[in-house]
Amino acid sequence: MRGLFVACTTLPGRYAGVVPELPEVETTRRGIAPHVDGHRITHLSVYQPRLRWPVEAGLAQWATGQLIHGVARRAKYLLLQLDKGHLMLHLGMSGSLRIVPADAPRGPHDHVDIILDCGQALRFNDPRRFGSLLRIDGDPALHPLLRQLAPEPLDETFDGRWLRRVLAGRRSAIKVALMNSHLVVGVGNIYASEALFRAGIRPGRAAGRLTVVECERLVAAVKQVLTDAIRQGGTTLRDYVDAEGRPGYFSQALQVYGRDGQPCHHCATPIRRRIQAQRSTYYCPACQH
DNA sequence: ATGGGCACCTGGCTGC
DNA sequence: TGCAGCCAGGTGCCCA
Repeated sequence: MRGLFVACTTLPGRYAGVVPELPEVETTRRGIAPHVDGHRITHLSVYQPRLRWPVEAGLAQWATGQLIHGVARRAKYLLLQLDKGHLMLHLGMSGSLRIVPADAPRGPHDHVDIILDCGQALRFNDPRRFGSLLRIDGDPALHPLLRQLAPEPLDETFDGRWLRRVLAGRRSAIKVALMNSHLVVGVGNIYASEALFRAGIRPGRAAGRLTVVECERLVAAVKQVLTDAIRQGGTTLRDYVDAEGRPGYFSQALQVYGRDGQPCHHCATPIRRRIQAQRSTYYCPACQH
């Protein structure tokens, strides 16, 4: 039996690669949860410990024998709730998780297998190894990587008022601020451009000079972009396959990302590309002010 | 406190 | 055809 692909997004052409943003991580969470909830970890195999941070030597022994009580998500981190703590997993820029038979042959870049008592394994693949696997002993919310994060973007506490307050006095470009996890969580490079387009705001505007109304529009756009992407199973730019094997189609909803030189879907003005904080930004010079 | 830049890594593409 | 070089991306960390 072929592995059950839970999440894998691939960008077209020169953007080939896997880019899990919040919708992809949430899609992964929903995909794996039914397969791991209530199962016991019989073994954890680390084939490549050199991820973003080295996988702790004692992790396998610690995890073995523990029951998985649930899968949560905070920002782009996945949290497997175990008896004695949590396993925190980040997909980085190219990571994916699959449910496979425990004895399925390993391919390149399969770095970790979490083997379950049902004979299946949760398999972590990550060509670029920007992902991570960490153990958390206490309250995950107090973990150094999580405690400074902004509210979840789909929570009610993330609203125009919050955004306006945290942006006050900031001189950095709004697009750069949007990708700062202390201010807004879950918006990566693709959705930052998309949200700003939907809100009609130029990516180069000073973050602290956005009006209340603009902050409200931007928050609404962030929520809409993320919600749409989750509904459609994550962005797929070529061969995303969800747990049921259906392709996802969010790429067709991308308005500006990767479209430099092509006509804006609204006004036909050519989409522009610029670099901000060493990252590509796409925008419509006519629709965004 | 804030912001800019770098590092980590690989596969795919470009251009010689 | 082969190969060197560039580029994409998330995000923690260092330094100004």
